[in-house]
Amino acid sequence: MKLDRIDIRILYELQKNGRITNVELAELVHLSPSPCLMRVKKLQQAGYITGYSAQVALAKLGPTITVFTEVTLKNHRKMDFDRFQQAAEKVEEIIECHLISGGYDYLLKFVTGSIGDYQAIMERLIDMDIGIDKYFSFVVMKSPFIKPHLPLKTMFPM
Amino acid sequence: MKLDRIDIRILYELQKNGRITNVELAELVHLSPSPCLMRVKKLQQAGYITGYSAQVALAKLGPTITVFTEVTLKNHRKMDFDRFQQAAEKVEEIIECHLISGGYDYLLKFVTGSIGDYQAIMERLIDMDIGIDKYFSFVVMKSPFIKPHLPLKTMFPM
DNA sequence: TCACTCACGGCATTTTATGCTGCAATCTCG
DNA sequence: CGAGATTGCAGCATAAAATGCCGTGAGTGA
Repeated sequence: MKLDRIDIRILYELQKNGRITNVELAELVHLSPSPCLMRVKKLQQAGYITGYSAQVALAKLGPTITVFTEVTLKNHRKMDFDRFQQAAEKVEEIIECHLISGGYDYLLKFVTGSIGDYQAIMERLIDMDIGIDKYFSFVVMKSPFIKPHLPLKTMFPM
Repeated sequence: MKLDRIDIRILYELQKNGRITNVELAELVHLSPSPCLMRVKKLQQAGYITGYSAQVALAKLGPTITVFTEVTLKNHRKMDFDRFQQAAEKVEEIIECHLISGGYDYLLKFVTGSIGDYQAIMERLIDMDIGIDKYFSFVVMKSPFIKPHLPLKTMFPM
């Protein structure tokens, strides 16, 4: 499946507003509702759209802390990576897991209720003996901005 | 405005599926459609829900690189932070900006088409003279998982 | 030029959203 | 304790949207 400009525009608009009605979306991309809906369905089926989600202002619900953690593993066999990833994925508070640089380190993104919660989770991970050698924490004081959308506009022709 | 368990459940479900129909959502939270819709509207109006977006599999559209960059500023007056943030926000490829640790450093998240694009953007930022002292790049080789939802489940009673 | 394919627009039907009305539970203040 | 007020609910009716079907026109290759 190959995407044309209209598909890219659809992706762009759906990133900005995932709950736009098909009728409105069709107007924005200059199509009538039917073919527009057909394209959206195809984009979903082909995996270009993996889901939709509401952006929740977590901070309004109560105190929250975001922490980025750089983790180094003791060993670097495939088994070691797999074990660590599986353990990390099960932790609800770890919302992102990235393998960085030369492939020996992970960068994790945590969201927890407090620094105490974060420490408790990290201690639990250490005790679980999933191959963590050492880690370094970047505690987020403030997030001036977090854009909910990816730079489709600059990366692809529209 | 105070939220009860049902509101939290609504937020949770809308995070998992932002395009769920009101009828289905109502069933999941054990309400009839009317009061359910009323609550969603209130959550939006009160700012607990800041928007909806489609998750786009950017990697399927073409090659992409994600980079986390730690940036240190030369000076640390309010003016210096403001200038940097305003410049960073205008760069489409910078999708997150976090102020970390003691308040002197930023952690940025970039998404670009290639390492070359990333370098070009960084060089442009340096040349713009917005107070960047030095920076360190964490290039993402692979992202084992990125969860689209926040840990509402563990942080709040449901 | 003609047959074929593909994508579109328009229309009809089904599904969903949305506003209204009345009822039940809870709260409050005598 | 008890009566009125408040809050939040379900059910219903109407408006809006999604969805499937069909005919049409542009582009392609023989």
